[in-house]
Amino acid sequence: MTSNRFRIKTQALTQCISCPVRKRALYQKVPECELKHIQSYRQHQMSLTPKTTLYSAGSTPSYIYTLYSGWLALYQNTHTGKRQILGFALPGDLLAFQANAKGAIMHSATTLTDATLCAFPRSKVEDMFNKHPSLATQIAIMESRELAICQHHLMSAGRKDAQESIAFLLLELFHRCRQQIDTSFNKDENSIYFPLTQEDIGDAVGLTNVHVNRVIRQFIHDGIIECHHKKLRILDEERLSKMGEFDINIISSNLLS
Amino acid sequence: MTSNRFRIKTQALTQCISCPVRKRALYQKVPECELKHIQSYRQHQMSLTPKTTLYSAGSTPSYIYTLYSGWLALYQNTHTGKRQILGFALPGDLLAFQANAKGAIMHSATTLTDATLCAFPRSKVEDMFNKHPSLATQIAIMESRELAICQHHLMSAGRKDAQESIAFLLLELFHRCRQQIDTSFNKDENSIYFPLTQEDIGDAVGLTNVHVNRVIRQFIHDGIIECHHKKLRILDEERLSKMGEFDINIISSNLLS
DNA sequence: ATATTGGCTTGATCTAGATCAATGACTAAT
DNA sequence: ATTAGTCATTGATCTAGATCAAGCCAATAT
Repeated sequence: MTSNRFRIKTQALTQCISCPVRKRALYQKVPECELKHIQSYRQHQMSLTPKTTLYSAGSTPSYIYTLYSGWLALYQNTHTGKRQILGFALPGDLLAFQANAKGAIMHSATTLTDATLCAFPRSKVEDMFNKHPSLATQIAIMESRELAICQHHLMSAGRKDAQESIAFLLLELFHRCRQQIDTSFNKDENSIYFPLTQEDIGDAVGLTNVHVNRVIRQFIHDGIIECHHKKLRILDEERLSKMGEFDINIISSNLLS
Repeated sequence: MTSNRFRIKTQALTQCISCPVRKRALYQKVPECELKHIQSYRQHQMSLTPKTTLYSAGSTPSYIYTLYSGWLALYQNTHTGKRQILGFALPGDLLAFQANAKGAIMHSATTLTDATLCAFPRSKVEDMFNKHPSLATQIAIMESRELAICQHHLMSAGRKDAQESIAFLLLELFHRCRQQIDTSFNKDENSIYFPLTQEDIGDAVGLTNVHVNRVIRQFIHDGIIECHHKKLRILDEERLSKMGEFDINIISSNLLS
């Protein structure tokens, strides 16, 4: 088991006010004048290398995290050792909020790339909510978006065939990257940086790496996508969307009004 | 398509203060002295008969609902007409909160039994949150519990076999009923009122009614459960829990502290 | 430059669960 | 009581995707 150690940066902390992912994150509704206060809750930032476990199922994490850069996979294992990926975290996403009545988290999180995160002590979350009420609303909205995406994956795993499930997943990730501000999205060639292995894809949609390969090969052969060296390029989005029954509105957060 | 009409009660509204499901619902943290105010937001209560559609995927519902009594199924259909049940709503649960950026809801909700609900106008939700900040936090917690359950179903559909998936679902519903206050749970015989058809079970875990039947038959033959006339009785919870890898903590809400 | 490793690719075979087809059992309506 | 509709049950057959097995390719380590 490759379990790398974290590196915790104690210096050169980024400033929330100039944070590029802020507008996609929990703090998006917090007025700029209050950001310094939010920032005071932040305990540290950390840098992780690929294949590092941020937290494990069953643990009671002491922090919640905002992902600043990189990709993580959230997953669970069966007792028989099979892995189900429950979702992917991209910059701006919140990690380790969900916990059960005992404070334990039910899934594990591991990095797929280099990643940096901001950590906030769980013990102060309630206080943060009280001082900045918009945070609670924002978490409700973010969790509800997560839920919608998870429901679509459930749909995939339960009732769609391999082609449909994979098409949906590729489009979900493609469009979530496209929404990023930084960005690894290349508009000219309609491509994104795409660090998943075919096994990761299989674990996300409930297939084997072997079968994922056959489907991807077919997509490439049919001129729907290109896929080399951690780059995914969508050539025929029309066809892929139809196949995956993908609706771009799934990706965007809900509104209350 | 059996699409019954709602009946909207205009009289004999129940009082929040004496509501039996309040302690499981959104309002659980609202101080009793503020309940009258919450109640003033409630637009009406409604009674539905079985197989009534409360709202459909793609619609933009004008209300959020708290379920007062009965069961609903939340589901989505593929373009090929297959149905995936995304979850079940039991008394105290919140309905129709989730919506995408366009205000549209991505799933449908239908009653499995007679049901009564309280309706709150969506347009006033933001105002409610501002006046009663604990509501936002509570929604975040409730959505995050929903998410955890959905993730377990994803696990079932993606990586578990038929026995394991069905075992998990039966235990989830059994224990959620057990938590109810009213209750349809019968402690003496370890049984609950269970209105699902075998087809519903299949649509929830991603199997056909035929295969669900074979598994259930086997469970009964092995003395693990009994199942007649909308009553489910758990005879060997030990074995069922092990088979479904069921952890009771999944069912209970998270805590912040 | 060579060896090792992790991921990709492809073929051959197997199987859990789907599909198809009937028959039974219970419930509600006439 | 009779009919019609919904749901449960069981057998026979089929298939999407799993499993098993090998070879390939590119990137890193020696």
